[in-house]
Amino acid sequence: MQLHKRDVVDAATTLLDNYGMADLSMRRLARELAVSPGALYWHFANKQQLLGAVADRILGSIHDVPGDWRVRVEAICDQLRDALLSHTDGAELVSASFAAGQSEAMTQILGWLADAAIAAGVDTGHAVTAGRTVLYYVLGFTADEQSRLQWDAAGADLPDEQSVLGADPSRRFGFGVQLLVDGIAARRSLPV
Amino acid sequence: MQLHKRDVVDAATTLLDNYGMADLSMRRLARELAVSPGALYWHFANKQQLLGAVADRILGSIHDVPGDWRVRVEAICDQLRDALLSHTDGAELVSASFAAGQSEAMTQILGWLADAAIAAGVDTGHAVTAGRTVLYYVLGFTADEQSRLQWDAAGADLPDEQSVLGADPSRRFGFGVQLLVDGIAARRSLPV
DNA sequence: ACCTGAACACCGTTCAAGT
DNA sequence: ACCTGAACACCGTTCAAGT
Repeated sequence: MQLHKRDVVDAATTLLDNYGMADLSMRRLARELAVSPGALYWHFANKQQLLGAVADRILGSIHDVPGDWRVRVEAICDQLRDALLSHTDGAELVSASFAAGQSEAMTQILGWLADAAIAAGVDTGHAVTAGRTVLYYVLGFTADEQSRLQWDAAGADLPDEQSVLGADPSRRFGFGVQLLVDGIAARRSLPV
Repeated sequence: MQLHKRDVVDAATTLLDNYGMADLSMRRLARELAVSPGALYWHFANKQQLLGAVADRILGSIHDVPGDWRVRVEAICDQLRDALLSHTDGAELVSASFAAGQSEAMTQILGWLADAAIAAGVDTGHAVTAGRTVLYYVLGFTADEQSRLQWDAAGADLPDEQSVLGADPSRRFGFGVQLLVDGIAARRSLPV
């Protein structure tokens, strides 16, 4: 039967979850779908575009919430981190797709964050930069967290840094989010 | 004559500057040095380690400065951005090396930023997170800026966004740095 | 419209064997 | 100690030709 974009993204996500980014190749994916590698290029212009579609799938359930701008920023950050952590190499894949401008979902999320920054009082010329700053943090922090998690899961048992102090990733993540929220609050332009 | 680590890093940097990351392969590098690909593996364990050495070369001239913690953070951010922008795909390469934990220079810079955060009054358990937050921003912002710059230089002439408002990368960069500095200032723990 | 088969031009890494 | 040669096991992408 026919191959649909949906099937390809499904198979790619499964491959990612089970084997990680290194094994998410066009050839491997084609083999899994029992088609020739060339078949994928009928549905996607190139690998980047396909990865963008996987990123959008990973981010599919993230939504903006009503309320105070601080609550909105915190909610978006938490949802984003959770979504990334629930797929092998999720942060790495979404980072790459965002950098390549291939994820519509990330563009939408950036819009929400810029919106929240405006609600906070940041001037429109800087709101997108504020939003990007938040995204760079969530992607960077989570990619780092995830690579350590996956290393540990692979039975590495590395010495847990200075233990105690730097513990609890969720709390450390929250600290960074608060730093950014306070920074946004401080960058509000004075009322005219 | 003999191949030294220095020669390899030199050639790799030249290759990067002239053709970008996509062409910085072990095989291409070996060809440029007129040795067999296997020869590189006598001097470097793998490609990641070699890229880490290139990253350290790119970041070689960055230094900490004396003075107020705000000045230190700003100076480090500016130096880092300048260093990244002065090599083709510099931000992408250093990002990858930092994520892989292969750049000693980045580890040192992170130390300086964490130090500055402590000087600002952030408690020691969160200082490294504060430092990482700054680094994620500089790397993310500069990678984005650089990819646009290189696209433009390749004769793309894309519509300049909403013009005027979002212009001047240096000013936008400074806005984000100030956001982070203010965020750090706000996260100082109350004196005991 | 959708896919195959085969090719093109590459990769990173390993390792016996040479000097 | 340092490097070659050759192999192993792959890549992403294109495109004539088929149905």
